[in-house]
Amino acid sequence: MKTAASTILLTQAPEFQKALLNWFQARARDLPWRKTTDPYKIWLSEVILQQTRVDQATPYYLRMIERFPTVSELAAASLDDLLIVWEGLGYYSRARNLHKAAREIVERFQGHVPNNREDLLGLPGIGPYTASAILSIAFAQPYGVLDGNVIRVLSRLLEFPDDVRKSASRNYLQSVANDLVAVSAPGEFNESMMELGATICTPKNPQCEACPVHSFCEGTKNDPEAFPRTVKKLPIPHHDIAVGVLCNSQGELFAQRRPENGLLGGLWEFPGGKRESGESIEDACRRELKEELGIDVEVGELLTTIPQVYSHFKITLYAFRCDILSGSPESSRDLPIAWIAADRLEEYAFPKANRKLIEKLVELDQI
DNA sequence: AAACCGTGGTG
DNA sequence: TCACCAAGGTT
Repeated sequence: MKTAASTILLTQAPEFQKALLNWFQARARDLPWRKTTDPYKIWLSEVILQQTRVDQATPYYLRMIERFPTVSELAAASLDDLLIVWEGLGYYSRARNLHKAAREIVERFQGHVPNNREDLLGLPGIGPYTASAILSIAFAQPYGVLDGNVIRVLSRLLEFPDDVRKSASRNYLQSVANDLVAVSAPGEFNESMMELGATICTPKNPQCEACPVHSFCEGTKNDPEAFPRTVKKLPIPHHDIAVGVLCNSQGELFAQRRPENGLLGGLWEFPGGKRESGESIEDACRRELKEELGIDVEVGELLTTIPQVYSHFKITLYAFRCDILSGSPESSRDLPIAWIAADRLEEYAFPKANRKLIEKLVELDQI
């Protein structure tokens, strides 16, 4: 069931596609993944670009294709090798799924990225967007992509009235994207829709006067920022996190590896945990190190505090230098642990807040 | 369906 | 400062 607005747009699809593609061919940014049609590199770029800006993604993409030029080389690497390259990019499940998928592709598809939707969707980390992006860009198949850019572009073109976060809205806009994609150049069309959203049809202050398809968008050019419509999100909770910095007689720092699933999965970190209500931050530090590692510690100097925002909560990290009073640290959850020399800390993947702590320790001449 | 999952840029 | 959000996927 199409709205009147989408019917009008689809009726003009050939003209719309031509205007957009002409603009794209003249104005497209020169991005590294646009220099290849290797399905592996297209896949890699799309995974890196999930919820990630081009400027942040680019150096990671270049490092990844240099370090892992083929599916086979990615599959042969260890997860820790991959996480070292991925460190700082966030959403670490992408790295874990990429790694799993590479091994599946080697085993089941002889190292070739699948060229059909069913097989692609069966691989971890590949959802509707990424499958359509790979199929259209690497294999010239006419699937429309629906990312944040396309949602914004289409919702403005159509004056789409509903909350675009609802699944019914997504389904509808996806069907419009599929109907609108240029069959003769599906990959280029999809890239041009996203390019338009990223450079012209931006969330704030869109450049409507420079838009190649503004004549198809008569209704929203006066108030484009009213779209896409969304409900307000609730403020996210805050937690205080106590962290213990343990240093042994050889100057090595104690760290442990997080479980492979969940938040920051597979990364290394300094021990500690959440302060409970009514508890002091020093008490939290003592309690967490006792619970996690079975040691009694004296909580010493507060070395630094580090704020960090995650996707659905925020923290303030309080790092204390600690001395062991009794016991020897062993993981109560059977996680890998290590005493790491200062000059080998870069061989382990740490979350951003922990990496900031390491930099602070260097600054304070503590390591 | 809605919560979970990082980090950094932007206004 | 702070809300928003970026080439989304999984559970």
